[in-house]
Parts: sequence; C-alpha cells; structure tokens
Amino acid sequence: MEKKKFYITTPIYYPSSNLHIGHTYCTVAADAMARFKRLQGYDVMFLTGTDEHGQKLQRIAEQNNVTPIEYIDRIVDGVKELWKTMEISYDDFIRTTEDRHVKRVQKIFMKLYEKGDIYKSSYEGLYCTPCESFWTETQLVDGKCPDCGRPVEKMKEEAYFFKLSKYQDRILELLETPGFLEPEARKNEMINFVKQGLDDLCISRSTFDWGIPVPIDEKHVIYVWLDALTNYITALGYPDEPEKYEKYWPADIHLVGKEIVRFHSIIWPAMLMSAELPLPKKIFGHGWILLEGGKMSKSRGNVVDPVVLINKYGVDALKYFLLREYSFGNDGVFTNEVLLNRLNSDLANDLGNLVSRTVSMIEKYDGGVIPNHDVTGEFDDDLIAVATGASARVEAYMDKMNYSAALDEIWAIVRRTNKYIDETTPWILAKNEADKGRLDTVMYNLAEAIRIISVLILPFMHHTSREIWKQLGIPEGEGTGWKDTFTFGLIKTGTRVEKGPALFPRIDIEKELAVLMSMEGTGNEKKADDKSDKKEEKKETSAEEPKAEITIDDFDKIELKTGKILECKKHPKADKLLISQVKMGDEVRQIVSGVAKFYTPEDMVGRTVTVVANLKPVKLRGEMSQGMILFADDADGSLKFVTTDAADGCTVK
RNA sequence: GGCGGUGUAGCUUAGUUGGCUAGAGCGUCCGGUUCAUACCCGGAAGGUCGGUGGUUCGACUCCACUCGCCGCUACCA
Repeated sequence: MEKKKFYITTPIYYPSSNLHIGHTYCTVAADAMARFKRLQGYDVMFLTGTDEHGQKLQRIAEQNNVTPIEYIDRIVDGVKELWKTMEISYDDFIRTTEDRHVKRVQKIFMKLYEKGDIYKSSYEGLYCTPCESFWTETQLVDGKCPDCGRPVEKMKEEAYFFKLSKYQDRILELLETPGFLEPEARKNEMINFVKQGLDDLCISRSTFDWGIPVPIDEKHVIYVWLDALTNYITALGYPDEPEKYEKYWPADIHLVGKEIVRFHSIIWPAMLMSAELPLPKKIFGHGWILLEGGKMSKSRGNVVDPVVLINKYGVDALKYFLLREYSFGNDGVFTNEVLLNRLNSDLANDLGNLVSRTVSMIEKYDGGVIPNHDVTGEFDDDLIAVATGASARVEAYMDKMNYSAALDEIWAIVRRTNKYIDETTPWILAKNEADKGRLDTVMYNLAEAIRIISVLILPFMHHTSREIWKQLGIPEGEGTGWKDTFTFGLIKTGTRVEKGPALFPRIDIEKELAVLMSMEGTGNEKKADDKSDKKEEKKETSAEEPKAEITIDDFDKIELKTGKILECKKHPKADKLLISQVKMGDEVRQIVSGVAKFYTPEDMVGRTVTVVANLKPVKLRGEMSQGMILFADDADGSLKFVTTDAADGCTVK
C-alpha cells in the first residue's frame, strides 16, 4: 500500500544576519509536525531554506567588502549549523541562489509571461511627471494623478508586472474556503484586503543586479516574491524534473509568520493559478514570540540566542518550551523566568522525576527487571484509560496545529502516572511479601505508561524518548511506533532497566536568572514593542531603494528651514495625521505630518524643528500642508524629531 | 475613519451548535507521603466570564450599545 504523502514547508529565511528565536520557533514547529507525520506513517517532505537575493544583501556584502555569495555562504553555514543543533529533520534545504532554483524560476517566469500575465509597466503605466510618481489605474482620481490632480501620461517604465488583479475573484473565493487560511483572524484580514482591490505586482528591478535575470530582458532581475515563493515547487524539481513535484505537490501546509501571510495566501496562489498548478492546501500564520517591552526587559535581562539556551538546557527542553508555552496562532511573551519555570515544573518535576522514581523502584523492588503483571488493582483501569486514550486526542490537536494542547494532553498521562504511584503506595506494598504480586503489577504499569509517554513525545523531543527507552531497556522498534500508543501492555516482562542521569536536572531558578541576566545582550534580541521586523518586511516589499546620487545643484533645490511649532491638533479625518502651525521667521504655515502614532499634539508644541520649506503645498484629507517637518526614522521603527537650538526661520544648509 | 479579532481566577488560558456548582496549568496557603531530581499526591482560597441593556424558563455562550487592547487597511509631502 502506498503511503500517504505530507508536504510541509517553512518560509525561506533572509540571511542578512544570524537567525533568532523567532525563526527557530517556526522551524521547530514545522519539524515537530514533520516528525509527527512520519511517526504516523506518512511519506513526509519537509522543506526549508534561504532567500538569498535582493538589494539589501547586495549592499551588506558591499559594506563588508565581500561578494554577496561570500557573505551569504557564511550566514547560511550558520543557519544550517543552527538547524543541526536543533536537530531539524528537513528533507531538503533550498537556497534561491542555487542553479536548480534559478533556472526553474526563469522557466516559471516564462510560463506566466507566455500566459500573458506578465507585462511591462508601459502597458498600463501611468506617470505623473511633476510628481515623479507611477500609478495604476485604480489609484487615479477622476483619471488624474491622485496627488496633484494633473493628467497622467502613459510612460515606459522599466519594470515587469504580474497581473495579480486578474485573479482577484478567484483569490477571494479561495480565501473563503474553510481551512485554507488559519487562524481565522488572519483569514478575515486577508478577505478584507482583497475586497479593497488588488493591484498588479511589480516583479522586476533594474536598479540592482543581485537576483535572477529576467529571461527576456537582461537589464532586469526578478524581484522578491516570484523568486522567493516559487521555492516551494522549484525545490521539488518543477518544471524540468517533476518527479518529486508530482509526488508531493500541492503542499499540505505552508507554515509562515503572520507578517507574510498576505504573500502566501494571495500572491502565491495567484501565481499558481496563472501557472495552472494546484494550490497549497493550507497556509498557517503563526504568532510572534516577543520579549517584554520597554524598561522591564532591561532590568530582567533576556538571553534569546537559541544556541545559548540549548547549551544550557538542551535541545529537547527548548523545543518543548516553545511548543508548549505558546499558543501557536497567537503572539507570546518570552522571559527567562517563564522558560525556567516551565522547564522545572513540566520537565524536571513531572516527567524527569517520574522516570527517575520509576526506574529506581524497579531496581529496588525487582532487581532492575520489569516484572510480571497479573495482580490487577483498583487504579489500574483509570491509568490505562488515560494512557491509551491520549493518542487520538493528540492527533486531533496536531491536525489543528495546536501543539500546546497536544503536549498538555501527553502531560495528562504524566500527571496521572505520578498520581498512580501515590495511590498504590509501592513502598508500603514492598513491606509485605504477600503484596509482591501487586507491587510487580504496579511497577509494570508504571513502566508501560512511561513507554506510551515516551512514544508520544517522540515528535517533539526524540532525544528524551530515546533516553527513556535506554533507561527502561526498550529496544527501538518494540512498542515504539505510533500505533503502539493505543495499546497498553506491550513492554516485555523481563526487560532490564538501568537508571541513567536525570533527564532534566532541576534548575535553581533564582541563581540561573542571575546568570542569564549577566549574559544580557549576547543574543539577538527583540523587544515586545519592537516593530522593526515588520518594518523590514515592508521595506523589502515596497521596494525602498537607496536614492540615486545627486549633485550639489540638486540639493540646492531644496529649501530647508527651522520652524517653531506654535500649535498642533489632530487631523479630524485621519488617525495618523497631526496639523501643526509652524512659525518660520515672519510667516506661520500649516503643516500636516503623519506622526500621530508616535506623538500627541502636546509633544509637538514648542519644538523647533527642521522643515522642508519649498515643498509644493498639498491638501491632505482636506487640510492644507505647506511643507514637511523632518523626522528621523529610528532603528526601532519610531520617528524622532530633528530639532535644533537655532531660532525659527533660519536656513538649514 | 473602514474592516476584523480579542477581553474568563495574581499569571497563561479551555469552554464546539445557550443548560455549569465556569474547567485546567503555574503561583499562593494548608494537609499527606518518602519510591523519586527538596520531588509527588490531595485540599483550599481566588472569577459579578470587560461594562450596560435586551432576547430567553435559562447566556461566558445570541442581539444592541459601550470601554480597553491588538491586527489589517486609508490618509503619512
């Protein structure tokens, strides 16, 4: 009988710097699912990789005085090393710079092109020369430039576009398909987004060359999404070596971060529709692991370099923590304290101690040999019911991507088994020779319950599973399959147990917190209020590129002046806008700024700031704006004033 | 501004189509136990299920309004 296939992917990560706990989280989740499905008997294909093109990498490499590929190779080595440390069981690792990907992307490009879904922007390119802006038809107001109201003209713009808009209706239908996009909240967002209308997607760039050349136009490279998203099928050999593709496609699940749900649930299916290929069965957008925001984190200190945590507590502990602590679709907050408490209570106290006490008792009472089990007693049935009933529920939770509930279900057995020991009081049975039969049965049942637990945790922490098998003397393959978790009584009488080191040594939390705190800053950290990731994402996709070089004459066209903000109020019809009255020497101007998210009107008043004075006045949602107040785009995503000590009305040069 | 989500014990949360005395884990307090990694087991305290009003014999579950937080989205000269 042919095995059922299961194809799961992570996003391909952008190797501009080393990976952090967020990437680890996603990959660990995918790995657990892959292992789970394999254990269940599926033929699993698990793909991860790296997205290696683009302006940003090219620039970073230049800054480091190396070629892009030299820089990337180094980072990718680190990524692979991390996955090795995490014991990520991927079946393939695709790099978008590999020949296999490059040539296939070009073929896919041609396929869409021949279909008529890729066009040069001049086809619909509408350009407002004074504004130097490029518009699509849907953006125009009365057929004119939405900014200045002047007529636009068709222009040749050197960029290729994908007709995303053409697939709008089909995408909407797809998004509404139950189960396609989860969790539910993301689905509604996307439906709403599509209903507002989709613009065609720019898929080429000519301003840099670190990318896959557009096959029909050497001046262009393919930009971001057509390159990146197609990895899911190029890795399978599509289109030229389609053996794996035919076997595994469509993907059963694309696991992605919530910030890239849009690209996976809208753009990617549209591309597939254009190529007339089957669509992925499910997109799941998981939440982010955040650090405590603001000042708190400084006083607490958080080491979030996964490698540091693994070295201290082990891979299994970290994996368990990530999947158990957080609800997969939602954001969660990471702190060292939460981590250590979870490890101590669930792993050291509950599971580790259970194995320890059981093996100790078998050694003490039965000479280290798992005994007969023919004297049943009061609590056996309940223990057996709990132990054998978990698998079905674990399956159900895993199908819903609910890792934490699945693990909790397994821990219900752990807790039940600990309770069983208290109920049966083996140390009392041991005192009376007449109770030996009952004692033996209790020992057997304990070993057997642990056996079931050890198999259930295999997808999440296989190292621990194997250590338990070692201590219980279970040979791999004997009662260690998924189906064996449904049956009680498989462990063989006569099996020799052997006490080993503690599975999870108990951590002195106070001491350990102090140690971790002293290591603060060694990891890649991200604050809970940090929007930089999202910002990066936006930058990548909205193509914020370095500006072309200008001459001093060009600069001279800009009139910068200092201005004092006299009054400021909220824009009545726009959330993000503030309207300021700015005094610049003799005149007072009204200027609208998009900073309401960061500053209240009170924050604005009284400051002397830098203003672009000769910017063409414009109406913003009904309010006149005569200039622009400059702000610094800070690293954390916030905007900071560019203030000055000078009097208002001075020229800045 | 539009759309959507969410708000349940100190913390993290479960509650499918309305019937519960609203569950669980962690934390706290009390008790038990000693096989075990000072662990484990039991018990208790702690919730007007964001607020108000409505539908209903009955609402955490449905409806309206309202407040808080979050996301997507428009405006960001």
